[in-house]
Amino acid sequence: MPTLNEQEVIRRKSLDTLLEMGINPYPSPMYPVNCNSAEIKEKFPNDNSLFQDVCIAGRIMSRRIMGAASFAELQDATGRIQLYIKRDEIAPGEDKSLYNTVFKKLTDIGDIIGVKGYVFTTQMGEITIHVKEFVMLSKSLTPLPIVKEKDDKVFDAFSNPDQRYRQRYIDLIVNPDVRETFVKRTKLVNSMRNFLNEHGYLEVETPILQPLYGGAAARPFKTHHNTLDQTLYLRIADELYLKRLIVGGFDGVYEFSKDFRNEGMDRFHNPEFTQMELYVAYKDYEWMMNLVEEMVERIALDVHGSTEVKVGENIISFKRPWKRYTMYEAIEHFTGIDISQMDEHQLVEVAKSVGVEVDASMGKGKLIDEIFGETGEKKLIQPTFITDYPIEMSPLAKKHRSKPGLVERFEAVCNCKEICNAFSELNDPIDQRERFEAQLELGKRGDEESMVLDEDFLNALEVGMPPTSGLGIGIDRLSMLMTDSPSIQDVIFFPQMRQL
RNA sequence: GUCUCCGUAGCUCAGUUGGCAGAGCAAAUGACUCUUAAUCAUUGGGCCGAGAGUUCGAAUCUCUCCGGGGACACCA
Repeated sequence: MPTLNEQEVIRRKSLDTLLEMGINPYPSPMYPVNCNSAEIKEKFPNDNSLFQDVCIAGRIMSRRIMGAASFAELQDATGRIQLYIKRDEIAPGEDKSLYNTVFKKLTDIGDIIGVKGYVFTTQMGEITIHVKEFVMLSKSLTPLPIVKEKDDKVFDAFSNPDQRYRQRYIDLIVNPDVRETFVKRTKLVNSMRNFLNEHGYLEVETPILQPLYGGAAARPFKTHHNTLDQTLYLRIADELYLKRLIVGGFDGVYEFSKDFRNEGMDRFHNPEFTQMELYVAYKDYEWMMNLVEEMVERIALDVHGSTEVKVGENIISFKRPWKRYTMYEAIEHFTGIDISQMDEHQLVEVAKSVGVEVDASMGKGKLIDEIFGETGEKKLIQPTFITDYPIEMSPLAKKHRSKPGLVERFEAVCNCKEICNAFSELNDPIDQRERFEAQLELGKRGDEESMVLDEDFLNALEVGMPPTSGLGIGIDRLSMLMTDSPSIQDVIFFPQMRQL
């Protein structure tokens, strides 16, 4: 227990005084709340006869005491509403201690109270609850940061990121925008889930603890199961399990999955993050592009009521159709250089000229990918599909139907960041085995993110997987866009922090 | 991992060439029966992130460490 500061000592004394007065600061019985602050503010102006017998509960966020009458602000899950508390109303008899002592002395900002009364409008025009009864529901022992606001100017904002993320409960209490961001995130997920369900796809769950990790190129977290005495990995993707379900006969499955990657952390990466992966049988990547456009446009409408969303300095339009470039076209569009016929030597020269640090291990595919990363991706603000990636970078994607050396893959890029990744899934088991073996070679050369060979997954492909289109879409990244959040920490309630 | 900026009261922040530790809000005491960043008066509140060094003297300068932000690297 750390030593208490002055204010914490005073609050504990208030707690003791309440107990001495026979008042339980943490009562058990349910409190008969019958409305909330947003409902009152919405409906009362239209009909002043409503809310003449309200019972409402919440946290005290400010107090303005004027002798025998006081105003306070009560915050519940829907917002804030002003309270008017008059001494002779809440303590009509001789004993005024409920007002003079319990309310004025022993009640603090941060306490959770319940009030009963009626709603009226003050002379200043503020919708207010005239309190006739009030009761302590939970005494707060720690002073809250006091954030004040006037004319849209915020004073003393609780803004230290370290404290905000480590004590998100305080952040949520005092910063209403934070609550709003997370409500939007949930709306986004609901919208996506509804969309997928309406299309008849089945939401499923697959293992998080996996004996082999796969489906992406990343370093995993490693753990151990005691009874089995076996190493297990936290999943880096659920791709290989969902494809097994397609083999098993489902024709559309999806999962919202927490994935875990043991890699660097920054504004765009948290070690655990959420993806939605979707696999649909008998479709290809062209079909999937249309679905992504439709789904994301719908999400923007559900979250914002508009296809236009302000992100940083830009207005981003999610309205269909989005621009589509092949990777070669995108590079040519942004640099004027046509690399489609170039050999490795020529690509090295182009890469150097656009500022890519080239090293000997880079193959053609890696060079092309780096050139695009350096020239195209940084310029794509509006949602744009980039299609037809080099085969070396895409060991789970099907070879392109007509373009040698490429695969049928696309990413959607928006605000200079990848928001989804999809392909016509490789279902040729012979080809897939060769690709895995190429990955093993990379691993032997020291690539810590190369894929491991999953014999059971290959067996599933040998049993036979229908032609299938697959999609992975980053929920955190999409949430950042839809909520105009500059950091992934703003869309994850409890982002990973170094232990103190 | 590298570079860079930051860490002072419960919160937000000042702090001069190195010279007694400051403000606003919050808190305490008092006044005030329609206030709203309420107001007025009075008061208390600090391991200046931690440790070492330089110095007569360190919040301030130097080094190490801890925590955080940003950028880069990594993350197909």
